[in-house]
Amino acid sequence: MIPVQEYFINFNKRTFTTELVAWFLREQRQLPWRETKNPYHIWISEIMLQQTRVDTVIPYYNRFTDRFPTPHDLAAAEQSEVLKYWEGLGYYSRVKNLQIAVQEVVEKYGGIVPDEKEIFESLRGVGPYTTGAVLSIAYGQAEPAVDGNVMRVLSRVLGIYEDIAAPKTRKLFEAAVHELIDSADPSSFNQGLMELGAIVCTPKSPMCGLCPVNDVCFAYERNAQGELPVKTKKGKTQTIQYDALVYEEAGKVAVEQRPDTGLLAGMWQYPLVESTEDRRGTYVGNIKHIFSHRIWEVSIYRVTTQPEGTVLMDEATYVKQPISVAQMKIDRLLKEETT
DNA sequence: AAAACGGGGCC
DNA sequence: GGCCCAGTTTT
Repeated sequence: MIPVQEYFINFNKRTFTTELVAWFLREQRQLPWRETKNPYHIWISEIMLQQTRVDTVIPYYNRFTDRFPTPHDLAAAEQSEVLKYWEGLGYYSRVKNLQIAVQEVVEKYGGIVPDEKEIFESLRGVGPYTTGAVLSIAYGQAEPAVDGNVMRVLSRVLGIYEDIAAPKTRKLFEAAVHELIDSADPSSFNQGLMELGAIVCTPKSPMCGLCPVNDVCFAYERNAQGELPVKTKKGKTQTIQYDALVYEEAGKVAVEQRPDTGLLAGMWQYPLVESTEDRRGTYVGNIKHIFSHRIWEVSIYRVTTQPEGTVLMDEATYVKQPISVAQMKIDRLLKEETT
């Protein structure tokens, strides 16, 4: 790996940083989490934004901070209710870990989000990115917050051809940020890097003509935007066939809870069994659900005996349980069937 | 280092 | 169908 300093030979750091921060202060989008300095709310936004688009997060952020406005409120809540506020966002361990972390903040730090790096980064669900993001945005500390946007922007600007899919590459980008970060406004620098990646320096067809730092950009000078960043691709996803069994009795429905670890941990569903050639009951229809790493194809059957491992739940109770989007799709199918 | 972990939007 | 998204934890 090339030492980080070599990327800064003949590179005007001052111009890059000054222009980036000025652009961010001028062009930033108005977002709910930019209206606050509350470290707890900023922390929530950063967890929600992991692998999730801004437009998706906005309504969830507003509902969540409205229902759980302080660390005390989240720490005291039932996990099932917290999950309902996360339902549909995906990566459900994020919010389980967040609640655990917030409970620790309440119990050990009086509900004050720690501003000491070694303490904050030790909390559940808080990795290198979230540490840098919260410490810089909420507390003004000059820490790098390297996400996918930052790696894309800096790989292009500096001509870094390391594979961004390799875990150790992140450290190179963190070192690069340390070289560049505006010590007077680390928050605007880090957010500017991410904002530029989100709205100008996009993965495909970046709008280089509108870029505030195109003057100093390695890729723009060589027309190499298309080959950066370098990222190795992963294999294709596998498809799994399931049957979902729907049993109703006296206005109640039979549902099971998924195991407390693994995919969709703890969420409720119609019993899901490996698909077989045998008839299960009356065929209702099928749904397809695509995860990032696998595909479910689920055939839905109505059955006349209660499946093992299920509990009968009335409608009012069922709607309070967290369910997956796949389960929502099945519910929609059943609703259409009866109309 | 690689896999697991959701869901949606875009081409 | 593949890629990407304000990543972290587990294996």
